[in-house]
Amino acid sequence: MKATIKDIAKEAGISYSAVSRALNGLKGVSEETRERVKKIADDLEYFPNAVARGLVQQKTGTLGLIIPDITNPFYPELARSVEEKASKAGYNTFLCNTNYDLEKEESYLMDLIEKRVDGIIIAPVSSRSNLMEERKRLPVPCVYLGNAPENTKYSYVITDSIRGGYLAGRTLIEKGYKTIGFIGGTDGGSSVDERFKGFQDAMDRYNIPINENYIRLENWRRETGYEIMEQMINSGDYPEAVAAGNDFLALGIIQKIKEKGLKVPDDIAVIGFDDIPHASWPEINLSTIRQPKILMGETAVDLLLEQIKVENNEAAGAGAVRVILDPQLILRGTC
Amino acid sequence: MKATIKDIAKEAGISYSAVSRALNGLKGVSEETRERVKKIADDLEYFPNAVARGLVQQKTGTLGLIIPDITNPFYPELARSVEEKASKAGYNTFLCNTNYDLEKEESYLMDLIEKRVDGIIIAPVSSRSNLMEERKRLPVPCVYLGNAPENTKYSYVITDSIRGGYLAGRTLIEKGYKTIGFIGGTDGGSSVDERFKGFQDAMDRYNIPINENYIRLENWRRETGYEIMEQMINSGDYPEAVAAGNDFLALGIIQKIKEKGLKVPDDIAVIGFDDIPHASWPEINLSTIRQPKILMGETAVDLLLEQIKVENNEAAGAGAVRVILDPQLILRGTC
DNA sequence: GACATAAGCTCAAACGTTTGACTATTATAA
DNA sequence: TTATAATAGTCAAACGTTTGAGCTTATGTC
Repeated sequence: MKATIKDIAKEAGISYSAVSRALNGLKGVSEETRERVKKIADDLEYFPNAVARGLVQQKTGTLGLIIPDITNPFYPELARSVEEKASKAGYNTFLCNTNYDLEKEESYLMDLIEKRVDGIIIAPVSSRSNLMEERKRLPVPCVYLGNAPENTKYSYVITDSIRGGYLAGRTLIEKGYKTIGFIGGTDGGSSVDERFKGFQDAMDRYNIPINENYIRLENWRRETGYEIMEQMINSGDYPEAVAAGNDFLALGIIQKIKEKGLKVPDDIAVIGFDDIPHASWPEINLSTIRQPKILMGETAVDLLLEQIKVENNEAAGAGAVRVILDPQLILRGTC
Repeated sequence: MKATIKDIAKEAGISYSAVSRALNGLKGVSEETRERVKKIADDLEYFPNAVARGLVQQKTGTLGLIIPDITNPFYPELARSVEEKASKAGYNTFLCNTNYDLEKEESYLMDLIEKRVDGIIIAPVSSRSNLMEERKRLPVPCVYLGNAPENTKYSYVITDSIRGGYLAGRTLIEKGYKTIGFIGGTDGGSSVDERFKGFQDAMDRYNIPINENYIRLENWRRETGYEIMEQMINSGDYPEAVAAGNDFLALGIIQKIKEKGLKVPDDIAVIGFDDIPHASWPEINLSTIRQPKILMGETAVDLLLEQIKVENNEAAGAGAVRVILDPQLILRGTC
């Protein structure tokens, strides 16, 4: 962390503003000086200080991305897509993993704001993460990804979860399963998750009764699926098919079913949600509802960059943009 | 991005240095003033500017972590462990994904330095990433994680790959397989990877001949395992068992074996390396060589924080520290 | 009543850049 | 030749903090 622009200036015998212009390719210096300056910078092993630059330019060239679970393969896919798109636009991405911890989510959000990232994409732990909603307005462009509070004032890009849940439910019904369960996460208390809502719609539509014993709304972790399935099977009362709130849960569910010596889909059929990469592996071969992950990530970045432009008065403000993408049914071997 | 410390000072009718002290819990202000200042800060929705603070304090409270593949579950595990440990020490972590692209690795490294992170942990694409070695010395503490150039001057924490490769080879030999292949990544040309070296050692030791047709050193991607296995099986000449350079490769290999209608381990046995979470799932049930991922991540952070202290003259410099952890054989169903 | 001490402040420099305004020199055009 | 414009530079303010030094006032000590 040694050499600064002033050291170069001294060495070159010119003012440090000239050095700045030389290094940044601005006009106002002769080609000759520019080369000389570059040479000196090289010799001195100069690294520009982005902190100082950020201070004067009032921007950092950095985006923040907050996700709840880096070990759920859905999120790395999302993260990669965001990161690559942002990278092409000249932004670095700060990836923050909250472990489904709302406090951590809030704390990361504050950190990112304090670090003055130019924008934040947040895949919230729960659409009830109202930390952003309670405040008047965060002093930085934000967009939700994958999940968003109902009446948010921020832009978001999500997959139509009601539709997805419906698709999952309908598929199981059409396959002829008579007793169907749902194991998913919940959004924190009052409102249940939309995937479940869509599932319910399908059940209603086809007049399939819902057995409360087969409905479990807890969280989104793989282990939870594993544990819930254990309880269900042990109780001796379990459904012919179950829709899982996400693939990770589904994998836990299937693992337990197999451990119990039962067969998928013959004894219990399963359908997931997300279409994580593993779902297509032959050992897994999970039927699921696909979320267009790459498109989601890229769209979120587009939306965010657009808002950043507005913030900088480089574009007209369009207000919050809501993008709802279509999920896709992927039929494989588990139902 | 509105209110600054000066706005608060004006509102409170005191100097802005007093405000700074009040907000940071330093002495030099009365409790009464402190409360008043906090109240005003709240009303003004003040967010401290970490960029400005970073400039004067010459530190950012941020670490950088560079990994080659966020979709290989090994790295998210590593990343989580690093992030959590760093978080406890009051640091945020910048996670950068290079996609096995050396140029991207270099570019991220520069970005992190320019952004003045307080330290960098790098899990290099290849131990031949000499970008750090060529330069005199990077102006920031660095430690390698998981992989490191042979004679590096930086600290590192790795798993004993030679030992791991040996374990993998020996295991297959002891299980009685007569023809054994190795499919792994390579480090870029001249030096082959240590995992392979360990494997070779085992073959030598037990006098098992190595058939060049069964040795393929390309890269670390799942798809590569898939493709190589396809070629091997199609050629009609394939080994009884194969050691994979990592689990991700192994999963691709197994997928292809099954697609070809062959059985694991009856027709071809497989052993992996890393012990990613999936390896233990019953559908996969992969035998493998475990790397102590959590310990690795945490140790890397420890080493880095130690170096940061040295940098700040808060501790005596101990020079580069080399930590080599033991791998562990995990026998499951694929061999 | 004098004097040290402490509390509660203010002042201004510093961090390393970028950038608008200005100056001096040189080249070009009329 | 003179006016005009372009080029190559300098100067200093600004970004939002932290922090050491200094100043004033009140408090306690003997």
